[in-house]
Amino acid sequence: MGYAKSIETRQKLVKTASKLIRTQGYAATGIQQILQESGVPKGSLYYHFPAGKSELAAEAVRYSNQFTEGRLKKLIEMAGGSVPAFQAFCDYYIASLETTDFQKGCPIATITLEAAATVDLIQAACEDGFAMIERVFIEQLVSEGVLPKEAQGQAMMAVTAVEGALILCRARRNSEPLKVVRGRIAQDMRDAIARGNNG
Amino acid sequence: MGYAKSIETRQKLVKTASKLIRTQGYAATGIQQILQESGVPKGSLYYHFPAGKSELAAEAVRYSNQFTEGRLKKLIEMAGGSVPAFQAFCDYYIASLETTDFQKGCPIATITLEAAATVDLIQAACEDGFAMIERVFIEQLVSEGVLPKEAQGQAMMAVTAVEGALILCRARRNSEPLKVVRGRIAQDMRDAIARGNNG
DNA sequence: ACAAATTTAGACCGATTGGTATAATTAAAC
DNA sequence: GTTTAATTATACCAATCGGTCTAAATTTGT
Repeated sequence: MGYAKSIETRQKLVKTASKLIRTQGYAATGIQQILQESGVPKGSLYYHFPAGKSELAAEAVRYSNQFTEGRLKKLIEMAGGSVPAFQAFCDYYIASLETTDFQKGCPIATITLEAAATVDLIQAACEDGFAMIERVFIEQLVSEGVLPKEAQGQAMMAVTAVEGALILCRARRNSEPLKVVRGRIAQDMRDAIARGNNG
Repeated sequence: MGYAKSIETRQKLVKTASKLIRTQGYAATGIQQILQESGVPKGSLYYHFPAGKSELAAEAVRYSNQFTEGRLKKLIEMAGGSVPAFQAFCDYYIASLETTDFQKGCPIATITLEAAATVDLIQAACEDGFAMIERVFIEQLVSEGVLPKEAQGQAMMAVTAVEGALILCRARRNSEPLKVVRGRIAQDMRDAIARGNNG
């Protein structure tokens, strides 16, 4: 049944795939590269993921989503509000870009654009990932007095702006777009919170 | 020297590559597919683009940028203002997504994420593309009374929000994110224009 | 300890990848 | 009209692609 080493092997595959897909994309990341970098033999991959690359990639996206969710929730807890949490969220990506020569952007944006149209399993995982970030911000904004409908719009703007900024940053190889978004969306959030607690 | 058919062949390659890269991405689009779909033989490709796939792709991005620039400027001229032009810009993408089962998003976002890190020629072309859209909006906003610095921020927000929304739309397979962005950014622009002509 | 199930190891596969080389063809220059 | 350069057309290449298969190794259940 369960088998200690098996879980480790599986995890190693998922982590490696996630890392490579984040920087290179789905199509450019070969099975062989994943195996070589993880040290796992081919047989194990197709045992754990019978459907092959696409199944592993979908799992990699889900893994990445869990990771992001944990980090984001911790950020909110530590920062104590949606505004500083959003800023910290941006700061994380800014650091992530600047320390990797603008290679590590959004963990799932690339694969979304590459494979969401053709592989349903991947599309669903990507959709969930974005929805999760939105949901976390919505809940926090509502808890700070913003009306649910307004919180929804605000959270969606936050996600779209960050995702777009991550593209621009990689295109320009500098982090200014993310810094602009950081400032502007934070101000929008402040306004929304103020409105929610006055009107 | 110049050679009528040669230019045609070259153009056919660029157009086909542009179309395929837009929906499938760079890595997933094979040389063979481009040749098959365009009806151009392999020898011609490597004559016109000695550096091969990457050179053709960079040219495809530039071609797409020109196309976008033309459309955007026409939109501004017809709509007669940055706000309705921005809305029309969003509407174009909404229609583009909805009529292609959410496959046709931003023409250059995917290749930016895939290849901007590794192929300098492609990176430069992508950077120029985004900068062009920003520039067009900045100029129009300034002409409507917005201070240059504010116009810059506004234009960058517009581009990031649209780009991010295009990702979310493809992930969700619906166009709501783009509709939300359309409404919110338009309002921001109205405010900025009003501020610019009062304060 | 033994048997059964799970997991690994890696050889092997056809198909496709991007790219090269060269010969035939075509147009331009004189 | 002949020479010269530009362009096209394919045959060909090694390397890699994702995936299959089977035997060995390993762990679990009894």
